[in-house]
Amino acid sequence: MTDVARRAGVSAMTVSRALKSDGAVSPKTRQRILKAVEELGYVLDQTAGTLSSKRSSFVAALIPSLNNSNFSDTARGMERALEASGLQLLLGATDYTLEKEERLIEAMLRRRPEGVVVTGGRHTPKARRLLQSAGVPVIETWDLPTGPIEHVVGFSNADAVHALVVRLHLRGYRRIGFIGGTSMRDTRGADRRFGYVRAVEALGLPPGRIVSFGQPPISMEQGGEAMAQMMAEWPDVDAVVCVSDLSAFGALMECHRRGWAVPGRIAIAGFGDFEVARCCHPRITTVSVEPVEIGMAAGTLLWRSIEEARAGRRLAPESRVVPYRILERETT
Amino acid sequence: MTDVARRAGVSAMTVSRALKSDGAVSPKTRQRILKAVEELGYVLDQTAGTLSSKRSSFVAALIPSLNNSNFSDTARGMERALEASGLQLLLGATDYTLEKEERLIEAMLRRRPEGVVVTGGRHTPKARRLLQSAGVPVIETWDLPTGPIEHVVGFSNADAVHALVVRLHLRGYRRIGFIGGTSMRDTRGADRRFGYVRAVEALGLPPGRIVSFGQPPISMEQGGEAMAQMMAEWPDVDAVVCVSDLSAFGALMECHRRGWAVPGRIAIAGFGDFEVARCCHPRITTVSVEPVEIGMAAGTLLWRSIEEARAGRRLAPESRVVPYRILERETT
DNA sequence: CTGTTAGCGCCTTCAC
DNA sequence: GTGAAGGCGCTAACAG
Repeated sequence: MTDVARRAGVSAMTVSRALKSDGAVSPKTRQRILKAVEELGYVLDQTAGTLSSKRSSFVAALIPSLNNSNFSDTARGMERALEASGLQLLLGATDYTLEKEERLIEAMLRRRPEGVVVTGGRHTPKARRLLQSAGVPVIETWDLPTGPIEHVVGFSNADAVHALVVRLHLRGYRRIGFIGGTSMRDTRGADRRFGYVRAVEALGLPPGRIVSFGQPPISMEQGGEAMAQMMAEWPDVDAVVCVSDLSAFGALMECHRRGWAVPGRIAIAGFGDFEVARCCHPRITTVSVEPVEIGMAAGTLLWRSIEEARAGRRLAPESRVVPYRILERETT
Repeated sequence: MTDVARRAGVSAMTVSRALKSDGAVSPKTRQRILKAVEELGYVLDQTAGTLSSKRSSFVAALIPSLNNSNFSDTARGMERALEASGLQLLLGATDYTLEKEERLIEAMLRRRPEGVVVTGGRHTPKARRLLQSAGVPVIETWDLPTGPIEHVVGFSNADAVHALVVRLHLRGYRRIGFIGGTSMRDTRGADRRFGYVRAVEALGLPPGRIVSFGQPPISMEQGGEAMAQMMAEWPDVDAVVCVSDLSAFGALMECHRRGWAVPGRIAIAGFGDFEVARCCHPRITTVSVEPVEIGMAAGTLLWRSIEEARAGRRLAPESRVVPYRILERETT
């Protein structure tokens, strides 16, 4: 920066001002400075700027998986909401484990983000502590935790699946099964299963028709294998709710292969309104949760919180419930 | 850090050493320091560390889209290769545009990454200049650029599709079409189309059966619409090559809906070996390119380069060609 | 509108 | 194995 300043015949401070959009520098001086920047191929060192100004101008967002359109859409929504703020979004993928989430939270906090967005309302004790004492706004998404850390943008996965099962019941299905992942590490998956169990109980339907298959995220292939297992164990099942559209699609394809008519012989429903469920044949009944909206709401809320924090104030914790919708399509 | 030092009865410098795994500190002292860190909830400020040590311990990776298993697998491969190095991977999504890539490159460089991985071999002039003068190792992936910036890990998209068309020709197909995106912004898509055009010419097949549909990345739905258009314009087409498995899947589903037998009436091939192509019915013929391998190779190469750079040396530019494989399945 | 001064929090370097 | 001094490159705060 000193080199640029010398070349432009000003002080380093003026260069610094010229490089911020809001810096009060005369147009002529700025012109000269930008020319010098160009000629020298100078790139501002934001590390030093962060240290000096105590503004890192980035926020951290942790999602379970990059390659899941639900979560990558949420990331895109956040990015869109933060576009005008000058805040860069740094993404991390937790691979659906709380341990990796904890490690990522600590790694992110070492870089002093101005805000953090996490997926889900369950965290390791240490992760919770880190987030609470980080001194920056925190948003939990894709869930409605009973004891939130601070802000929340989400919905109840259990309620959503409950509503789906009730709808299937309304359509005449009586022996409804559930296909999900093995472990409880995927807390959203666990909540969805819980919603299924609760609904089956409430409706007085035969319980226990649950196939757990593989570590989350359960793949298309695993959905297919789980479907085969479901039919082998409970041949009377007339509808299956899958933990996500991906496993639902796998289940549907397995039915095609085995000649089980869908929805004639068995109905299938998924979760998440993934493109594959909208595009396949027959189209899969699912629960739509508007991931981009979740991201935009989270991004907007975070930006407001950060502005308050920069002004030395603190935004009161907010909880924003986003709607889900049941999309009945051709598989039920 | 001073607070921690005071509490542990040592100097800040000793705390700094205790917090690096390789720091030469007596076990007892380290114990005391870690205890103080725990009690105070102290989190190291890596920003200051970066400024002081001139090591940011992160690398930037730019991929066209998060929600594309090819690229997110590459990111996972890089992450795996970098795991032991202590380098954090910061991801950015370019949305398949060179303009956003340029902006992201500059934003990343302001944070002083120790290395950069980009997708593809085409960049804006400014992006090229920035990368060349950044003074850190650069790797281009998923392509074999004729004038690489430095290192390369990739394959020729044109050659791969060429080989696919030749294989279809070998199987007896003679009126082969191509479905891809509209613009030339997706350079890998453009290369694939070029490979198709070259192959059709070389084999003396009827040319011009190309449907361009939508901005890249072309979706499943768009693949379906493109297929309908293809059949309307060239009803004699006996095989279609799609720019990716996603559009191929959409095309396949459209055929199901319209009652066109696959592969009886028309054969379909995709690109990328996505899960949906492996799992659907019938399974889609495709080109497999091992995205995780690309990522691991890029990560390993980057790590080696960074070690050299840290030692004040420079690794000679390397080009690593990764193989592709044609997987013939049920749609051809 | 521009310049000067004094750090930001850590790590390098050197001394003991 | 531990400590003291100094500086990384920038920006806040104040002065003019």
